[in-house]
Amino acid sequence: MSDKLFQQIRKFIDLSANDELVVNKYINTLQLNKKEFLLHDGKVCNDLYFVEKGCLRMYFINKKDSEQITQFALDGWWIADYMSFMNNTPSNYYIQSIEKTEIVSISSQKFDDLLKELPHLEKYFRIIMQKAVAASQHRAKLMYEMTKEEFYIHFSTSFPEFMQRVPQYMIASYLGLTPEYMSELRKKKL
Amino acid sequence: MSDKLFQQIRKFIDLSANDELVVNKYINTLQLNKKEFLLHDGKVCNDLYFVEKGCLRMYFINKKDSEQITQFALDGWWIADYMSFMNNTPSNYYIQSIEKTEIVSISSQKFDDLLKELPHLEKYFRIIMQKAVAASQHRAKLMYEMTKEEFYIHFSTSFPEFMQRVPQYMIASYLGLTPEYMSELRKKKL
DNA sequence: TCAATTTCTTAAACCAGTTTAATATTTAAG
DNA sequence: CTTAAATATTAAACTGGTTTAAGAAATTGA
Repeated sequence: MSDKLFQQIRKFIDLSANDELVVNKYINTLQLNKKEFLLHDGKVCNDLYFVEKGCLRMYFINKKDSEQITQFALDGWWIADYMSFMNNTPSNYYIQSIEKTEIVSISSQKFDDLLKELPHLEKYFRIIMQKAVAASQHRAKLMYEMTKEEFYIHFSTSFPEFMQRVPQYMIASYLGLTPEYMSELRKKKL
Repeated sequence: MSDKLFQQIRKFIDLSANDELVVNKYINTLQLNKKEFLLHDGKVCNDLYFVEKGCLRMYFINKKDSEQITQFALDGWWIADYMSFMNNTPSNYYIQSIEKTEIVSISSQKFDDLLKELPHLEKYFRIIMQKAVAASQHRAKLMYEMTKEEFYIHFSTSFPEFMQRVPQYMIASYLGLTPEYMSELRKKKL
């Protein structure tokens, strides 16, 4: 249920059995069917979400009325619209499950309360956020440096399983390609 | 000297006068002339940098042997190659001053020591990192959504002073434009 | 002050990737 | 099992932005 979360926390800080009980007071576990929404455009992103098992996507509706995916989240990953979460402002994003998914969520208020009750958890969240910044710096570098074809090749080489698991048009969206161009690149690659 | 840093910290947490003395034990203040380097490709990014006054840029050398800027840092901003900092691996980036700049730096080791001695500082750094993630999510959204022309207009409208302060070719680099195209857009805009 | 270097501008030829418009294949629902 | 809906493929016309190649203007250093 929240095994993966506690496992991950213990990679960075000590967490006693009693601490674990405290954390459980504040978090929520959820089972999602495919295509269930956690967040809608126009609503405040009031929770942080941790994926225990499954896959989420975060997307917005662009000017041409189509879905533009900016992020996926797999097992062990946190996901949220952090701007909305921190400023309590309406989000421009949707967060939706791509398949059956188990998550842990914690609301903004409970997050504050938890960190007051267990301040050493601040270190875990600081590290997680640092890793997220590192990952986004890395991704920005790739996007500046590579053509879209190169980025596709890099991505499909790095995450072959993911490529099978998620609809191709979603991967195209995430990579900033049209589905048509993606088909062309797939053909080329064989 | 580190006024801006302490000012910023106090926006998020309480920091006593004594705490401030402790922090001063761990940090380093530096004056940089224009074009001085803080980080070279191939070296480990062993410090976090905070800009008290001035402007830094972070860039890498791309496949065509030209400089690709991925980030600027102005007064009140932290900057580092976080992947290199956290993993103690050689960086692919340079960090350089664009003008005379005052910074505060803290090495990886001292960062750990400081947080052990003043654990409530973890909250400050967690918040700063969350804000950085929020900013990178926002920027990714803009880049997916806007043409380069639109992005240029958005940026020059949002940061008119910055546009005057920094060489145009650097802004072009950061926006992912060629200097030639940028000239064209500037002409169009008049 | 002058020469060297850097930065900015100009414009035509070029192209990575998109748009448009189907068609084919696969998946989901009843 | 059949139909509807969703996903993937195909290809030609199109375009936002780059490359190439100067020349002009501004800044820097001695």
